[in-house]
Amino acid sequence: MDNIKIKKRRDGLIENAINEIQRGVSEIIDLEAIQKLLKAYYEEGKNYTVKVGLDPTGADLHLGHTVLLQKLRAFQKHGAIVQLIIGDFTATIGDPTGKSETRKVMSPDAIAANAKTYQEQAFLILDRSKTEIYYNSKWFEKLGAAGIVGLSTLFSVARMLERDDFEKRYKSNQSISISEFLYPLLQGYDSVELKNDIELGGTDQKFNLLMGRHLQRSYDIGKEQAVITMPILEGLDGVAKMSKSLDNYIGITEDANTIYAKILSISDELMWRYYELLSTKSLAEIASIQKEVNEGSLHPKKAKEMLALELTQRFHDETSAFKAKEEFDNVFKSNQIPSDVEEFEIEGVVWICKVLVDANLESSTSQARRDIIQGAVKLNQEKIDDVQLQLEVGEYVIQVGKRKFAKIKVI
RNA sequence: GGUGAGAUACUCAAGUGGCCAACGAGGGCAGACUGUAAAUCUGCUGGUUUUUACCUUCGAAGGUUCGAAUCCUUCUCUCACCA
Repeated sequence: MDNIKIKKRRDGLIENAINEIQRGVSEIIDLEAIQKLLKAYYEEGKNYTVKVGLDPTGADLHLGHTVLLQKLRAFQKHGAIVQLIIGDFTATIGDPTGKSETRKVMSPDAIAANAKTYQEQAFLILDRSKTEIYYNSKWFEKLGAAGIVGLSTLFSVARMLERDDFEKRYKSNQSISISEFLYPLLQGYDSVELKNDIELGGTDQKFNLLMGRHLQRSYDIGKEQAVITMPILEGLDGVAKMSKSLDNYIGITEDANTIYAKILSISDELMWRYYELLSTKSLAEIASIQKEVNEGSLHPKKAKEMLALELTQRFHDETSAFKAKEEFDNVFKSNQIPSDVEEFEIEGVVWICKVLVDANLESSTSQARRDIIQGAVKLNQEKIDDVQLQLEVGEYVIQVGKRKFAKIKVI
């Protein structure tokens, strides 16, 4: 009798875990294998490993990275040990994924520095006690030239060229270096060394992830990793993928006000995407919010506020999230001045355009001049139109556009 | 190794002796409208308090010319065709 109860409870847990794992993923290859791993964990307490390679080319993490990290966190809740690979060796080659041109290589120092900040930030989400960190130079240095040649016999050029980005570049006569062919092989070889059960990555990594599966089979290590791909999160513009270089990102170490404000600036359409991929609300809950918005009983802005509060809270805390909301409402609804405006002291009577540049509100006096002419500059809440204006001794609040402020003290 | 084509601002891309700080598109910034949304419309988009002016910029360095992004020479890099 008791045994049956326990079994039922356990089955529920497993089902739960599987649902949580499947949420928001783009594709799962070998779901069955994952089910078996979860079952083994819940029935026999056996752990399993999930490998993820991190990109040591960019240091600061943004919300796009958290899609992957949150999935890893979910795995950790269900018995997974996460194997974080720092591709210090592979980074010297540069991942060709999605690139339309040959990628430049990185210096070891830069890689080490990036890997360090990456870890610090990743542990804001990941459970450190269930995470192992590996540097792949450890085994590649041992592998040597003979090993790499051996590795490269396991995959054909024709199959390599099946890959989308390679095919495009090949057909349009752009250069592909041999080292770029090596990259997926090396990344896949990490899986041979680690003997991991699952590998996680973005959809753009699918080819590389499958390579790991292929190589585990070729090296006959007794298992083939399951592969899970996660969708790539769009950036603030709603089109391109979130990335620092496109400046359409929300960094997880940014302050509460910034995170909140950035989320509120996304389009309504994009909001649902963020809900799906970033919120921890259940899919049913999200669907009901969406229904209310469609029916008109909930203002889309309210829905966006909820999302912004949730995400701001995740990287800060409840109080600062609500403060950020208050601040935002003050500044943009009631046209008040933000509370944490930067202050500058300037000596002597100065030309307004120079002040704008000195206060980092404008990049050049020419730009400042243009903005004044266009009516984008306010002095103490009053629009100004005189490019030649001189600031006398006193205190001023200057605003450029909607969101750039500074306090100026002329002495 | 041989032959040919090309390198223009954040990106793509016009311009082949003066009318070029350089058409156009995208992006970005700003204004109007809003919910700091989105969409739309409009303006701006090298620098400089001489702002109907001046200075620097069309891969790099030289040269021709009253005058060069545009012509010549050398160099660097990219691509194509042949081997």
